[in-house]
Amino acid sequence: MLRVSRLTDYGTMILGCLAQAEGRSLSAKKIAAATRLRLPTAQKLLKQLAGRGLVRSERGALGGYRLARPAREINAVEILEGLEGPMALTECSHAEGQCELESFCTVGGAWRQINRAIREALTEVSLADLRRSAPGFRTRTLSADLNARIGR
Amino acid sequence: MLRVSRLTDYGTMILGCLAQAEGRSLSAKKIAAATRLRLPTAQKLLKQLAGRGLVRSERGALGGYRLARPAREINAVEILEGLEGPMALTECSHAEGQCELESFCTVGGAWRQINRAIREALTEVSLADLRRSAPGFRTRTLSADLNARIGR
DNA sequence: CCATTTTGGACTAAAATAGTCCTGTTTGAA
DNA sequence: TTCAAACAGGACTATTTTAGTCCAAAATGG
Repeated sequence: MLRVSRLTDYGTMILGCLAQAEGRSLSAKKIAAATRLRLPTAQKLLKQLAGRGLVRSERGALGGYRLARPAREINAVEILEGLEGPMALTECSHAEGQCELESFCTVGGAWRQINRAIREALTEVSLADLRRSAPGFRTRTLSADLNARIGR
Repeated sequence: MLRVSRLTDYGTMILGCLAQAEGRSLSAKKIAAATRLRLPTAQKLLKQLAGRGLVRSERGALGGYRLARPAREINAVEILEGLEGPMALTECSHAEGQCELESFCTVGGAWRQINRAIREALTEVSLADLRRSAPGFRTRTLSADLNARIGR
């Protein structure tokens, strides 16, 4: 349903938590407590985020995690892709030539373009924005721009 | 990964096929042949699309399916939701008050807003657009608008 | 009456997701 | 030196979702 997995949602909560710490290091335990996630889950996600370079880890007794970069410099696409791999609306929307139905598929290109449009839009949303924007957003539309994109 | 299920992709192919038929009725068999989908799969999807009111069915020997409305009047959100239910980026992005983590979740609202933005953009894309736009799209960005939305 | 077609549902198989746990390594401090 | 806290890496299981198939029943035109 055009959705993000639960773990990705959790991962974003963790990043939000680290953003709030503003550069200070937090242990997995503290992060789990702050986000109300269970420890093993938080650990798993933190390892993954560290592997993708979104957070930096320090080992040892006083170890922990902190954001690799300021929250303003981490965008939603990095988060999504860091947590769930390459972003693609459909299986064949990221590359050509693999889908056996491709030559009969009259809509593949459109998914690909919609995917790119969403991706570009999300690139502009930073972790800092994600945290700030919880309460009140303005309600305008992306639609004018998507129309332009779609050639109308 | 912010993706649409394979069946939804197939369903869109089917709708594209019916759009091409321009109001003429096609049997599930013919649709399966035209799209290269296997018959049971096409049947299942057609039933679902009929149930959601996106296509109209006629039973009996000369029965078949046709679009319930012109391709221009069917939009991408209807298609997505018709095939996979309510569109929600995260489990709690469509409604408040169900997620036990909600009160600790500092990013939920943002997902909700991003979801709404994408949804509104997709509302403006019709089935006709989806079919036309396969080859060449223009490359501009949705980002200015998303920025506005996010309060920047 | 018969062939064709949709309807509605059940059912199975396969894949993705979520969640847990274990063993090893690093590091600061007693 | 030893110990406890903490990360690293991976294996593993359970659950849920998705995909795919099939069947019996009800229409309908010829």
